[in-house]
Amino acid sequence: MSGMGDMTIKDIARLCGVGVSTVSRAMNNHPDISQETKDKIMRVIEEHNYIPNNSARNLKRTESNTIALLMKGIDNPFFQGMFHIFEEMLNKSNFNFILQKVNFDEDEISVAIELQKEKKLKGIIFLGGMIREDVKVFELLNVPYVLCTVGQFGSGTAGQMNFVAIDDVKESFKLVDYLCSLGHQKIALITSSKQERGVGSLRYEGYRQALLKNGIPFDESLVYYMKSGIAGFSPENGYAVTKELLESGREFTAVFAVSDMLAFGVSKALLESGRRIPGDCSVAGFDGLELTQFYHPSITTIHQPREEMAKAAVQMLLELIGGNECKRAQIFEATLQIQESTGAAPVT
Amino acid sequence: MSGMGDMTIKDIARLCGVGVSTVSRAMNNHPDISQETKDKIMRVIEEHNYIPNNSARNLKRTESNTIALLMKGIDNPFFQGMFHIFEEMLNKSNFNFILQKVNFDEDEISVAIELQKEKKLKGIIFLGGMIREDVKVFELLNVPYVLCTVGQFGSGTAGQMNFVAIDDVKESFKLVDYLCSLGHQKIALITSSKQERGVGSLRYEGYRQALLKNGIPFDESLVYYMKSGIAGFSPENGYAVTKELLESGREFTAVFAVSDMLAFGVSKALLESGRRIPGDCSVAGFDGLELTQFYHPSITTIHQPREEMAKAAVQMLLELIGGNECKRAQIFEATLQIQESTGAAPVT
DNA sequence: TTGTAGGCGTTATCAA
DNA sequence: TTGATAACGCCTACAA
Repeated sequence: MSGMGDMTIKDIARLCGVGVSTVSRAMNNHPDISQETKDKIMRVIEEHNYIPNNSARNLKRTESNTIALLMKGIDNPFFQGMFHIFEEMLNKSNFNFILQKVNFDEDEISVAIELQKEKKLKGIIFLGGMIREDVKVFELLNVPYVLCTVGQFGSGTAGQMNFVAIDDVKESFKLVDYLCSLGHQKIALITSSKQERGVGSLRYEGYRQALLKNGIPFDESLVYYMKSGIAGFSPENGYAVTKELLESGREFTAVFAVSDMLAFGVSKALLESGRRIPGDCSVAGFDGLELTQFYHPSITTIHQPREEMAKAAVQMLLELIGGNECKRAQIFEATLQIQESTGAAPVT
Repeated sequence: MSGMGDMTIKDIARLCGVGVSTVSRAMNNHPDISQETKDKIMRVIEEHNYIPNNSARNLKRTESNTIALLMKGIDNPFFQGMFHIFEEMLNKSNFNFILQKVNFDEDEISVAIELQKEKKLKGIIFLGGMIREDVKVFELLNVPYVLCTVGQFGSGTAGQMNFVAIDDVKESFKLVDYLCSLGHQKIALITSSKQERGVGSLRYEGYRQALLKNGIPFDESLVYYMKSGIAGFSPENGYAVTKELLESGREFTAVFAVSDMLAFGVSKALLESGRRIPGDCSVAGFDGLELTQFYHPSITTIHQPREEMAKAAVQMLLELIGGNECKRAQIFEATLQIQESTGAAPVT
């Protein structure tokens, strides 16, 4: 509890018999210092475990080479594989990379401004979360930024922002259209509650459009919403909802859950009830998590090119930082990943 | 890109026609200020979207009420469910909570000291990672800290540290002993490479002890190590290793993978090969991820009481901060969670 | 109740 | 090649 972590640059200077600026020069690899004094100083620093105070540094510094990743939903498994991409790319470009989590009840813009002032950021990547009603507030940021898989675009605001995303409506359509092509007519949907504007409602829309295109009447009684007492987009939730679906006695030959995690729970509930997948009922998820391949049966899903999206986000940000205007919006094509969980609708 | 995020407290003071200290008082809810001036100031702050600079604040501040969670392995699914526990408990206790990721090649102690100086931390929780050879370096920290599920204890150092963990050897023993009780004699093990000192080697040790106790000769050819080209403790790795195991033609009636994620891959490889689980082969994992319940078959595992461990870590830290010495080491009991993937060894 | 001034630990500018 | 010294933006005695 004591320690001597309260050393300052002055202490080091005194210990070395030099001025503080010389110590600073040594630490920051300035050229105008003799190798001899530098060595001596570094040795003393080492011996005394001196670590400079970042608050003071950041305060004084006029700029840094730090890029921040602001992440809403730190425990979203969809984001897992993206970390190391951000990290590797930014390190390769000689940027520091800091991760800042944003709570769901927090305003990411405020967090961004605060952090940008504190760390003199060079750029910001927003990951997850939702776009705000008023796009204007983004103008308060005075560093380049990119939105990566941030929800709810399209309502005219899209053109004004730099972002990387997929077209949720279209991809959802693609998946449901595929289910229809297998002969499914009664496709249950599990999505987020109606009020929430987010991927849930977009994928819902794709579902509706696919039914329409295939001439299948929309049946609201086949639309199920995640339960609010349970974590959203979780296998627990998918399981609970599917139990309810099964108990309702409604007929269905396929279930589309708007996330892979949900789909795991859906599958378990179906298999437990004695149904075979896809023999009796097909199941499909959304996101393309690696884990879908290891479920048994492996689960058909829409695979978002996460790595490429992460790369594109970094790339876009670096170009913006470099002063190059670049494509402002980048919509990625996701791929229908057909696996074992979907098959022809059972004949009745 | 312009924005006016470069406002300072002086600007606000000037705009309001007051001194900077008055602005400071308004922002920090000091009592010695008239409601009238306070309102005016807050309005101006609001209007101009002024956000104070944290570096300056931290620099000046002599203490904060911030607790940091230093996390090694940010994408470890085992840690997912622990976040909100930390968050809720710390917020309830009126502490700020910041998350700091630590890279695998970074020294968590250095990161801790740096952060502690920068933010004037009140306490630190280390999550994941390994204890360093020299416990001495911890003395450089001058704030209370707790280690939570940090690997490799027992070698005499344990008594000196505040930590929360499980006894990996014992729990692993428990699981393998259970497999033996089902009649399994040829139990394959999938663990981390021999050099790595971590949970892998501890659980390996438990495996050996259980075989010994049950009078089963240890067969090194049944011990498999994760492949180094693939992410560790991942389903991909479990899958690849199991493929190799299958191709080797060796006989086995059960597989113990030292993490649940591995076990998913193991199961998939077995099922794909036409084997039934647990009819032809039992499978067991380790950690107790919720997802094990939703696999089909659900996977027998050792369930670590993650929530309770997180709570205990916070509790311990709060007591240390409060000045109360408390139990220095808290080893939690994990539970053998028997699910569908394990059954009697097949008769030959 | 309010304003002035000094200092938190750095870095950068300027002389020496 | 070095060493004083003035900022950086904020908080907090202290004085008014």
